[in-house]
Parts: sequence; structure tokens; C-alpha cells
Amino acid sequence: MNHNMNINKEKVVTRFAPSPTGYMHIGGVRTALYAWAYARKYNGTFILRIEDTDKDREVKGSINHIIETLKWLGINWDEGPDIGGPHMPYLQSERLNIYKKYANILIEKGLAYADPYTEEELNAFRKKAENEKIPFLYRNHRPENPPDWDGTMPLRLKIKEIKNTEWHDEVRGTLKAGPEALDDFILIKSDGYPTYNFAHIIDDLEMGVTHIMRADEFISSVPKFLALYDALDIERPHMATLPPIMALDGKKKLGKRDGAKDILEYRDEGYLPEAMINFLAYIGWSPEDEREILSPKEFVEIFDLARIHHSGGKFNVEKLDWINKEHLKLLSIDEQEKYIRKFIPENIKQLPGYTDEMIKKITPLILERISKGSDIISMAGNHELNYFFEQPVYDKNSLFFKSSKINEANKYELLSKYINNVILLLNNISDTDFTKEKIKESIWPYTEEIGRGDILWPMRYALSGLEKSPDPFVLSEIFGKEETIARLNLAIQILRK
RNA sequence: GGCCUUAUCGUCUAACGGUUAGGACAUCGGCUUUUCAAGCCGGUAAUCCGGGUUCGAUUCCCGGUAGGGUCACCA
Repeated sequence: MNHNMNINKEKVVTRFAPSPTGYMHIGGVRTALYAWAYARKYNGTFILRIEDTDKDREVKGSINHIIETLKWLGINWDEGPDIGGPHMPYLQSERLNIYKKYANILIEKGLAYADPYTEEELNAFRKKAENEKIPFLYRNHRPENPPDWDGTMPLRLKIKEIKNTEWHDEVRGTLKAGPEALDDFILIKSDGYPTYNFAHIIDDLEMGVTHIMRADEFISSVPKFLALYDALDIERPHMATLPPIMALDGKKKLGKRDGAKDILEYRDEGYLPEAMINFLAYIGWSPEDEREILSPKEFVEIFDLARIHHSGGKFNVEKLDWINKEHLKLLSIDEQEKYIRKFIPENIKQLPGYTDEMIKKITPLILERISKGSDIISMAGNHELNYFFEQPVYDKNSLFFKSSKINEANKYELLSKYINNVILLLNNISDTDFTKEKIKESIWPYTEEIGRGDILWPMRYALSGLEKSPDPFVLSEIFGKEETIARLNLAIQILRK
């Protein structure tokens, strides 16, 4: 058989293997995204596997939360704990017999042995190394005649050759490590569960994983992994190291302690999943061209391991906000309406003026006022949306333009006269012609005559009750002739009170 | 402390020895203008430092410096 052909035909299998220790933050999601994108690009298989071998750190409900997060983002898997697959089960805690099988192979080969030390003894060794300012290495204390492994003690891999290690990384190229990176690490803990170091290698082998993507904190463990592949005499998968994601303030790697948020919080604040994907894709990878906005589909098409960055990037919310806005613009009208509806709070939905027709009309207006992802939430919270659905409440002095020249004693009367004249002009427009262009056309000469501020400010304020809002022509068209005139008439009533 | 790894505008980045070092976000200015947005146009702003290799270094090599990682019965 042609060897090269065989390599080219290799089916890509990637996996995302989180531990159920809580919510998912930026870093974890990005790892999932790249592994998923790579599998999808090459029509491969993407596996979701849960690494629940640390019972102490496990957080109840995490698995569902992880699944919910991935589903929101549109990162779908072909095999996983919820849907099963040819390599079931996909929870490591249910695969203990598999790990034991491989552990026994290693014991038989003389490449694994029981660790007889107590916690205190081990800590003393560690302390001593620390005081001497040398790295702690268990193999310096390797017991001469270890007892038979009965499952109550940890099982360690016996590193047979202490040497420099060199390997190929799909992103970083040639990586190397000194001999102190090699140590007799624990395969199976005294509680019977395997360590990550052992379990992931066995599972990747069993599940046929071809490409492993993980963050760079694992680089220093790779020599140990390679020693285990060799001990088991199995083929190494391709490895791709992902750059770290740093917190924006400070230089530390972004973690939950640094305020890395649950990704689902972004969903709840109004960020779109495709914006999140776009944003995450660009922390740690960039395309050949200068495109900034990509759909998930486009991302999958052009994603490439070779263009993953070497150095870490910072999480920059301002960029995410911009990307989110760009994706909001790309939505169809229907999707935009759906988005607006989703974030309008229940109390507003109860208002008499809340209709499908009104939502349709105001959607573009609201969208252009959103700059941050969470703006839709704060606009609703600040009552900046209510006036579309109900007559605003305000005080008569608010109707005066800040730099208005109306100072006369009869200023209320004067202003109500202006507004009344506006009403007269509006009445001349037929119902079917009541567009913002026509409205502007008919009122404009009058605003020139009196002063724009003194006509347009009160008009806009009467319609919206807000200092900042869309212009009065746009609002008039949205409300329609009848409602517009009603609101202006109410302003006159208020002025005359 | 050992080992590993990284280094371009404030931020995310492009450049695979030869560019006026490009783009995006942010910022600043202008246009528009009835407020707020949006939109359009434009500006400021970067190769960590020091050696080498080369006709020529952001790019290759070495050394420093700085950041990050790791040295768990966590992943």
C-alpha cells in the first residue's frame, strides 16, 4: 500500500475533553472551537468527552452546563455522553476498567510500579527539593523494591530512559525539553481513578483521536506523555499547542479567578453566538487576508493549524462589542426582530402599544443604537424603550430646548402655539403620505422661521420623553399620524396646565 | 531556583530578507446635523535591548531583558 496515500486519507478525529468543574470560560471554549473547526473542515469526527476523574473538584450540573454552552455556540459533536457513539462511554469515570487494562499491561512490562510513600514522606521530598532550589523529581526517590500494586496505592509510570526530548508540534514546530521534564508520574490514583496524564492518552488511543489541541500550559507535560506512548508502544497523535489567553488588565493567564466569565453570561447580555465564535477565533489565530468578520461557516473553511499564533492574546471586550454589532447587522430582518423581542423585558411586553408591527418598525432604530453587546439590556433597563409602546410622562419645562430663546412671560403659551402649528402642518399630510421625508418637507420651512431647536426639540421630546432619541420625523412616521398628533396635543395640554 | 515557551501601534494582528512596516478595535479631528446614535473622510500611534550573519534585517543566529507556563494522588 502506498504509505503517503494512507497518510492523506487519514480521517481527522478531534475531541474536546473538559473536566466538569464548573462553567466554561473563554479559554475552554476556544480550545473546543479550534478542535471542532478542524474536524469539520476535514469532514472528520468531533468527540465530546468528559474528564471526570477528580471527584473533589467536580461541580454538580457542570456537564449540562458545558453541553448548553457548546450548543448555544453551535459547536456540535458526533460522539459524546448525551448521544453516545462507537466508543461509549464518554465519561471517564465509567471507563475505569479500560484504564486498569492498560495499567496491567504496563505492570507486566515492568514499566509501572506501586508508589509506597505516604503523603508526608512525599511532601518532605518536595520540601527538600524546594529548599535546594532544584525541581522535585519523584524518580530520585524511586523505591528499590516496590510492593505489588493492590489498587490502594498510586501506580506510577517507570521512565526507562532519562534523556532530552524533542517532538513536533503542529503550531510551534520543533519543541524540546530537558531531562527534568521526565518523571515517574502517577497513572492511577489511590482512589482508583486515573490521572489526566494517563486517562487522556488511553482514551485518545481507544477513540482514534488524530489531533490533540490544548493550551500551552501542557507543553511541559508532553515529554511525559511521549514516554507513555512509547511505553505502550502506540502511535503519537498530532499535537497542536494553542497560545494562552491573557486577562486584559494584568499579565496573567486568564482564568476564573481573574474574572473570566461564564460564556453563557455573554449570551444573556445580548451577544450573538456567531459573534462570540468570530471573536474567539481571532484570539490565537488569524486568516491570510484582512477579513475581520467571519461567519462560523467561513471560519471553518479557512481555519488552519499553521496560522495559529505562538504568543498569547488578551481578551478585549471592545473588539467583541464591535464584532457583535457587525454580526447584528448581518442578521436578516426576521432574525433582528427575534433578537430584539428576546431582550425586551416582560413588563414592556405588557404595555398596550406593544405589537408585532411596532417591533418591526423599531428594530432598525434600536439596532443602530447598540454599540456594546449588553446595550439592549441596559436600554430596556433604563426605560429607553418604553416610549415606543406608551405615551411618555414628562414635566412641561422639559419641553424647552436648552439654548432656547423663548424667555417671555408667556413662554408656555408661545410654545403651545408652536406645537399647535406643527399639528396643523401635519394634518395637511394624508395618512398614506405620512413618511419621514414628507413630514420633514412640510415642517422644515416652519422650523427655519422659528428656529430649529424651538420646534424640533419640543416635538421630539413630546414624542419620546427623552433627551436622546431618534429624530422627530422618524418617530412621527413610526407612530403614525394619529398617535403623533395625539402626543403633540398632550404636550399642549401639559403646557397649559 | 531548574526546565520550557513567547516578544510588531494602547489592544488584536499582517509581513514567510528588500513594504513609505499594512489592517481592525480603541482614541483624536473633520463632514453631516434638530438631541443621541449611526454613517462617511482623515490623523496620532509599533518592530523590547545588545551583538552577529547579510549588499540589506520585524524576519535568521547568539546573549540579555521582560511576560507566560511548569516542577500535584488538578486537569
